[in-house]
Amino acid sequence: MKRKSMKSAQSLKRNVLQNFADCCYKVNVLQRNFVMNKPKVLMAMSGGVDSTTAALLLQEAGYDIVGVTLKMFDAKEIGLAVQDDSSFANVADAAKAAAKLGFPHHVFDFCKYFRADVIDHFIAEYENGRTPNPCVDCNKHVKLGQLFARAEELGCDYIATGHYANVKFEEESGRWLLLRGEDRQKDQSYMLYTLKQEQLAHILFPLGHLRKTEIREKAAAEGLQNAQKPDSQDICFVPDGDYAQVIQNITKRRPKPGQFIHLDGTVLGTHKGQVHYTIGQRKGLGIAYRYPLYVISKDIEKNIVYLGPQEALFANTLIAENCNLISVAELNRPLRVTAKPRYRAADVPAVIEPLGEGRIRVTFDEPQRALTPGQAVVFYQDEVVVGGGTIGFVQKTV
RNA sequence: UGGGGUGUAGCCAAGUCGGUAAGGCACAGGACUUUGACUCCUGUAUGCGUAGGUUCGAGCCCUGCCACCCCAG
Repeated sequence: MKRKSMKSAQSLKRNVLQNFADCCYKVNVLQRNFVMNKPKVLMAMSGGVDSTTAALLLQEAGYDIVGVTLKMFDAKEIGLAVQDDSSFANVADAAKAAAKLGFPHHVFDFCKYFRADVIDHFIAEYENGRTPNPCVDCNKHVKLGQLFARAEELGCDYIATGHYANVKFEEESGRWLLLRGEDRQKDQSYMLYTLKQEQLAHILFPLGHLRKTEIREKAAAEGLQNAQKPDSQDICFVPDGDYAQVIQNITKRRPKPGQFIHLDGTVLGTHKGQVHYTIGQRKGLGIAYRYPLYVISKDIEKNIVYLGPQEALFANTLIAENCNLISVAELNRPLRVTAKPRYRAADVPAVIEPLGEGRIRVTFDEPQRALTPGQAVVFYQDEVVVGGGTIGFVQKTV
């Protein structure tokens, strides 16, 4: 966007010189956008501390800001108990902050996209026995994907979000890099591995170099009302954590009970429907045994959930699908990286090798616990995100 | 109705020479957390099948009864 608009801006400038009268209006636009050198940013604002402070920081840095809050879903449509006041409150918070800081604020209705690319996919994955990460999908398709489209329409040079991550252009490779946020505790680069080069060139993460505590202090110092709002958590469209219920509300299908079977073949009991369980899960099985039981695997055809001891959860190889590479244009040979097989897990040493068609084999040095199809696996080299993909298959070669 | 065994929280289970009820699982609550999980912390038997007895004191000793299991019939 930036490059494109720069180019068009320059040609416009030439036109202006050649035919001043015809282009009078455009000159004004150009002056506002470029001559005065005040880049325009579309700032995604959830109403929380992070994005509000991010907006503040951008403003201080001299950007021309347009704030936007995204409406992702209608609580009623997806059958949530009507406690949906929070989303209105969030919009109000964001609008209030924008007013206080003195820039325009809009609300974009992205429900349509969110439903198709996040919720429906979420349901389909669970019904296939996999465990999706809706936040990754949301970032890819909606929060960033659709936002980029709108930014272009609004003539914005950049979009910005409150993610804890950093972007940097690397001269040698000529590539835009995605880096971890400096606050390792809050780092969200994992959620952003789907970003493309042209997107990275036009996205700003004002919080990438800050720590959470600094952000709260900054917000408090500026008198922002949401300085103390708690961090968000849970799936946004499943506020009470009962995702299985939400799936049922939307599909109108009741989960089918089936058998819990121990790896040794013993039938242990009846499960509530396989969508209730994910690999590595311990809680909620309701089976008293000599030792803790975990979900080891699921057989969707037979509707069986296999249980066993913790040790049975370890595996060292997986196949990632729909991979996106960031720091390298392509993968031609095995590459040593650290790989993060789930959000909030430490990245651990592994080797990745190309399998073609967007697939990558990941072999961990040490067996990993509960690698789960549907989850994202992201590759790093120190602070740099190499790329990532969705876990498709897990091979237990331990 | 001959012999043997067992009966401790929802489940499994420790409990030594009688001294004032381990632990695990499950469950609940909390912490952590822009996914699902994992993990961590806290909590849960005035009571040990039941009725008596012996003891300063009994889950542990004695007696009766009840229930279940096994072997003989």
